[in-house]
Amino acid sequence: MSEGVEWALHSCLNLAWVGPERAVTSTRLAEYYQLPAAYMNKQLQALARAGIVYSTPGPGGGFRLARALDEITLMDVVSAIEGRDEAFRCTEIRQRGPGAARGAPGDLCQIDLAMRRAELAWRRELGAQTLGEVKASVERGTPEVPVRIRSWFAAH
Amino acid sequence: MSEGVEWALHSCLNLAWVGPERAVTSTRLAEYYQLPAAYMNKQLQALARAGIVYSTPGPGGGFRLARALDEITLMDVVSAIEGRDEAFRCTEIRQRGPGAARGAPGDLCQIDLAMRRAELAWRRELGAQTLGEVKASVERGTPEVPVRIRSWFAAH
DNA sequence: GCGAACCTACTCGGATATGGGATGTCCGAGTTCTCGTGG
DNA sequence: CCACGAGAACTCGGACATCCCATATCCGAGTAGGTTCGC
Repeated sequence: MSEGVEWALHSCLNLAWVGPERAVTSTRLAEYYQLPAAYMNKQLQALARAGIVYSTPGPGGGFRLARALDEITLMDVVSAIEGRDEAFRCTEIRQRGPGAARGAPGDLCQIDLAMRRAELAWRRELGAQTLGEVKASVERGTPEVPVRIRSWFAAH
Repeated sequence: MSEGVEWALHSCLNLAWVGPERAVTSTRLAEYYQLPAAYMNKQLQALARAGIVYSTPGPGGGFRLARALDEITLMDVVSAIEGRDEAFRCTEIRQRGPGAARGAPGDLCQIDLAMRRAELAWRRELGAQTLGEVKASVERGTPEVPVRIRSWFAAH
């Protein structure tokens, strides 16, 4: 899985802690984790295309969350960065070669079905977890994080 | 996900239908789906390393299943081909940069935890499905498949 | 006829190329703020 | 003092390189079976 997913998830939390008043530039978000700024920008663009954040250009511009963290699931972010196609892609090799199983329209590839079942469980779990819940967990375990992040981004 | 997973899964079913008496070469298994033989061989090697199949060299050699299909889960095959490390790899970027969260040993990355939960659901589902069940589903939907495959591999 | 040694053909196994996508970088279009100027 | 316009700086957005892994290929080590030779 792409490394950008991790960056995007953390950045969404940071944007939430900073608050909706100020926009944060991709440069600042990257600096906070010592990551390449231009590449971080690329990930944020993907989030913007997916409607998770929205961007404002020019001085004082940057990125803001497009909706509350409770309305953003892990699935949303993963889809935005990784794309929407499934990990296991059935190429129907059973219909190639000499023993090609032709004809029967209702005859699905059972291997594909089984793999889809597993991937569906993954997606269901990702869709059930909102970033709001993750944020709450972090604040429960380390209460000083919100203030620290908010003040750091305010100072820069 | 690697394309080899699909090849490996289908090949395991084919090996089961051929039966344990005869060993099947990687060339034949590849020909059946019009796939590159050398690369198919590579996937079967991975299955052999994982103990799912075992190989015999020389004339009359090839691959056989190492155990019954009911004892082989989808997870086993996926692990053999793709490797055992998780798809989402937490690089702990939160501990980098100016706002590094130092100290607290019990303080885990909540994002990592959430992603692991989802991936665990995926692995659980893969581990619950055996290739024996998949084979049964195929035979229920298309009863002629076992005979066709068995005879094709017998003729070649 | 029978046994053994050799030889051939075949198969796996790992070392070796190649291509596409993830990773990383750069510059232009557009906007906002600031500063200067004129009324 | 205020309004306005030009300029500059800043930001995103997408186009352009680079690197690594999945894909694909090839050849050598080892083995089983057949063949031939000797007894």
